[in-house]
Amino acid sequence: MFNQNQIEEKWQQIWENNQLFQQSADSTSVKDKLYLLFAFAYPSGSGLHVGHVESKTALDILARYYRMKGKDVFFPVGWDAFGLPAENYAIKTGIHPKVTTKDAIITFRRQIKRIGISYDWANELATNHPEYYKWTQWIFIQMFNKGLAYQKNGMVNWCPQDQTVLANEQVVEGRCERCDSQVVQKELKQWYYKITQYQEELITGLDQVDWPEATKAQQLNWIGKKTGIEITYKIADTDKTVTCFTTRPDTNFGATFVVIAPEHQFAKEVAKNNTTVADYLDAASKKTELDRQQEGKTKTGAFTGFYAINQLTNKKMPIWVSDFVLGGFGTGAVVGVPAHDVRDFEFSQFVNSQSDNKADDAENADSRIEVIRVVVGSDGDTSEITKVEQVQEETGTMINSDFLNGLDIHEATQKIMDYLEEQGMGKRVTTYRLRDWLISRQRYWGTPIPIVYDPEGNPHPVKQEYLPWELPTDVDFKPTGESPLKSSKEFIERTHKYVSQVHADLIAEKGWDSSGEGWTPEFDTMDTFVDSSWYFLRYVDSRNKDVFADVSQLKAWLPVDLYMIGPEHIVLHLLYSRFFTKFLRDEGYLHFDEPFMKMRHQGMILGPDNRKMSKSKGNVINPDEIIEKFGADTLRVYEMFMGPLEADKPWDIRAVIGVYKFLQRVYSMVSEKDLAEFSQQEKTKTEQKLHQLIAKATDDIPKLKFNTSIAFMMEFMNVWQDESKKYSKTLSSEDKIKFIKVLAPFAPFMAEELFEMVTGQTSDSDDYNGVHITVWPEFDPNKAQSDTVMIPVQINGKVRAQLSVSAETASDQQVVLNQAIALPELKKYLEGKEIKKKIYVAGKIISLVV
RNA sequence: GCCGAGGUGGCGGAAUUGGUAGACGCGUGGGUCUCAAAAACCCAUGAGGCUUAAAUCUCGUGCGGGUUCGAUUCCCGCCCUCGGCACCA
Repeated sequence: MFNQNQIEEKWQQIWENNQLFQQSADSTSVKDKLYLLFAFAYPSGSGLHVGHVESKTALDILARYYRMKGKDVFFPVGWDAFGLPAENYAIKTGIHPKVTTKDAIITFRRQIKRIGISYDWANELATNHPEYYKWTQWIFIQMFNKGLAYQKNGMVNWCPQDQTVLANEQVVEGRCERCDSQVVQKELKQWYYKITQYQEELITGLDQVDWPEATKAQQLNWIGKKTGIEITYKIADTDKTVTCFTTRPDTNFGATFVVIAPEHQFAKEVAKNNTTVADYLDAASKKTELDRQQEGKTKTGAFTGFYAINQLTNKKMPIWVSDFVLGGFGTGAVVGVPAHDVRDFEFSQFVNSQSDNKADDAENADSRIEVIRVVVGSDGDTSEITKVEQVQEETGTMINSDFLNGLDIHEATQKIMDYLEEQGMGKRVTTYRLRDWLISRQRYWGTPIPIVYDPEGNPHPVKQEYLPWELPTDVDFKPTGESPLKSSKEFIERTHKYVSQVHADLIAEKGWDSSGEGWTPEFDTMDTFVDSSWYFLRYVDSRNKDVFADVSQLKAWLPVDLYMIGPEHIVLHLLYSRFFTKFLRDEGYLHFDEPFMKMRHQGMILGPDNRKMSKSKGNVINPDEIIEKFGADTLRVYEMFMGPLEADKPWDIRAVIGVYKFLQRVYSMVSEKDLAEFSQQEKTKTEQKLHQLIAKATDDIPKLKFNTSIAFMMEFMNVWQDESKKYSKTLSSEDKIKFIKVLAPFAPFMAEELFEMVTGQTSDSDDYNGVHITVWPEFDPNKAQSDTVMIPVQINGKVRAQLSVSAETASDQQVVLNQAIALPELKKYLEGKEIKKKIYVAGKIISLVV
């Protein structure tokens, strides 16, 4: 028995005093770099949780392993320190976010050191530090100068609880991703980053990176590229046209109506003289997101009284207005093919039932919608389509479509697109679902947008010499629906002073007040996702005062080799960071296209009840308590042993104890001093297992398969212990050290303690070299192999015997097969039968067919 | 509906260029030690049949087929669970 906590504190101190892991960032000596990155952490008041421990430990194992393999490892740490939780806490308690954030960081730091994460603390950073956000602002200005940061008036997502706008990516099923409130639409002038500028490269760039396929698919899904065609139809009895976007022009012979969104220009024009349409537009504009959801898929609409002409059939297609068509997608107008689109069919049913009810209503008489089948599916059904189940969407062959008849729908799509383009009726187009990134937030605790407005309301970026454009401190951050920065006197005075110096010429020219009166700063702050979109660049040179990072440092370390981050960031941070990287590359600052070459997601650690941990469910495991009872090594090894890194796994306290006992056994076996060494003969079996372990760990660690490495360490311990008992002897110090080295990345404290003990060096001496800066052991294939091999023998696919052969004869097919057939236990299966087939897979299996 | 991931003992999981399914750990049962308990250690542990026992057989990786000497792994058709997107034309 020994005191785990005591040795852990001892080594934590020694590592820190010697700055063991902090010589990494100097670019001049880098030969074989490895940049390991852990997802930027938000320093929440509740401290480190067991999920953090899992992914940090995984990266730490890699960091320690690769250092032992001789790589130059860069493993930095920092804090995503701006954000809503600290501000909301401040609103409740009156304690400034700066204070709570600082306290939280101190707690995190202590906890991270306690679990032995070998971060390079020399480059630690926090996004709320002015020397950091100075460069967040600088990037904003570069974007502004290139027209990629711009202001736009429009409908935005507004969270009434958090009193701020949100990006599309932060709205999940109509709710705020942070506080789960129902999001409402508001018309506001806001700042956007033009991420759509890079939409095509955000797709193609995914081919360069080693990311989980599912993650790539999800990003592609979010970007939502679609190719189709815009078809322009003449509107009868006018000189106007309506342009519709469709991906299925093959069905155009069956197009019998047009629907436009309430926001469509033509709808607005019609509404001037048509009260039905005007009323409909009015009602639609008042609908909230919630109303729409409750309404479900029930169709509504109003007839405009106009008709579009389908050039293919010369049929008059009634033009309707309906809110199932979205103003923001495609052209805001859709051509309806009720026979081959479920929504169109539902709309036709709505229209026809309505006009049935008002048969004598002249206005609606000609607005009925015809359903024409133009595709026949695999069932061969060519009957009239009267039920929604008959609507054929995905596959089939064309009918009733003139020159398309008989073609597969996909061929027909290409042919009709060619035709429409030739005739000047349409144009192939590509659409994307991705929208520009709304970055304004009406909140206090964020990076100020470095813009001042002149008395005419024109924006002027703050000059670089005046950055950081600091966040004022004399602010009342209680939410009022307006930006809290408006309450700062200092901020406005600062702005006046600034413009009177910087814009003196303009002020004189315009005859404005020379004191700067009339100018205002931008009161909104930036979305915190802006802060985290480039932090991995700053890490490599985080104290630089002249540039966001020096070119030599960037060249030495980037791109990131492995990024460990939760799957919840796929459409937010991971997309935004890629966008920033491509922008800064185009500006000439970066030498690479993609920031994160390899990425893996950690799974979630669930409570013992198999549910997501949460305070309200009372199933939260506190890592501090586990460390207190069993030590940090146990916590680390247990979390790595739970299962595959990417899987969700429930906590099991009994299994923690199992790992604890394993480590206790390790300690007592390695520290055993009274036993003599095995003889050469006696140690064969243990040595064989030891070299198999080295091979296994060397193979598994780079693949992040830590659970199987640990399982094999346990197997090794079992063999060693059995053999030790059998002979009352044990392994040599030399062999013990090999095992300690394999253990070191997983249980760094215990390994260091045992290393000191076995080598006889002491940590007080100046030239002490710990296990973590030694060289990873080489495995010897000869020692890993045993002299005899057991080969299973199958008869008709069932294992009936085991054949023991020497390692040399195992490669001789003829000898092995003859020996196998001669096995006495196979007599009853083979006697009197002819062996039809003999198969031998060298060293693996013998298969006989009778 | 579309896209993606997955389904293996009582539990977490291992094994996939097709080659002994269930490594390792937990749990459970039995035992040693003890006045007793805990700890520690030892043995057993997928299900079922036959048997005093040994031996041995059958079934078994979500379901149904197929390819193969041999399938958790490959192919075809389904079912279920989880994650993402969704009135996106």
